[in-house]
Amino acid sequence: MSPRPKRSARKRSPCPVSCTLDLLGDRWTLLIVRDLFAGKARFRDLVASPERIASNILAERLVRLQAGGLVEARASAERVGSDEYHLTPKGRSLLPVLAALRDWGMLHVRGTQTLVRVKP
Amino acid sequence: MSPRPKRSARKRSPCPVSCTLDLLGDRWTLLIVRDLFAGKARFRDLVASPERIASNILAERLVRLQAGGLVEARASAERVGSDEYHLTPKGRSLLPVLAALRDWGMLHVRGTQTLVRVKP
DNA sequence: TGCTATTACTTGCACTTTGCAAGTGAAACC
DNA sequence: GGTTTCACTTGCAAAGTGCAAGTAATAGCA
Repeated sequence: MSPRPKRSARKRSPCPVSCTLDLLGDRWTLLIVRDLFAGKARFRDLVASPERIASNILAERLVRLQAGGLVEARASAERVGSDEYHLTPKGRSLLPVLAALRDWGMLHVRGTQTLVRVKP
Repeated sequence: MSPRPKRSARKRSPCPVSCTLDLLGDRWTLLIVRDLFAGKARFRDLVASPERIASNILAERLVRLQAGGLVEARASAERVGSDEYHLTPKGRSLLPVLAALRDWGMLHVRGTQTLVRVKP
């Protein structure tokens, strides 16, 4: 008997805004994407971001992002058993979303400053 | 003894993306903003959206959006004791964010379709 | 005037997600 | 051989969410 899917995995409506929010609408996912854009690739670098994401949440979000095809994990060349995370083209196509959020924040929230820069 | 502020009210870092997500990074707030862009103004219209927001969550988010200066409530002309909610200029400046989310969803999520249109 | 309907919320409670601290197991360094 | 680093996992309390039901204030009608 197939269990009813978790709320967080349910599609609430066919609206594209709503669907995108189903995937990215939380306080952490887009920050991880931001860091991947900035060139971070290893778990420890992502954990070290100034927002102090908890390691369990980071691990869970990386799984979700991989399941959604936004991120892929490659075995690290430096270290056995360790992965490197990279954005897929689908993940990189989130750049306009991130840019819009950044621009709005710079205009409307006092005391913000852009510290990271997108790596090509 | 000032109590430590709630997690949701804490600023996690000076990053503009992070700050914007502190305000809008949940599964409902931007859907409400979307509906206000579409011209909905009354509580009952907002509750009636296809994503089926619970009335307690809608009420709480409207308070938050007003506190953040994104939305203002005006007494309804039609009905005493009833407010109409409208985006402020600051709220309307979220249009690029919403557009970016919509565009991403239309490109990358199957079965989405734009049902609402922004009212001038 | 009394009765019912609608609207805009609020309340209560179960359930889910999040945040923090601590723990674990495997490699790497010394 | 022992310590460190790394990448997670586990346990638990706190916060957030979803649903149903309740309430107070009009509004419409007889």
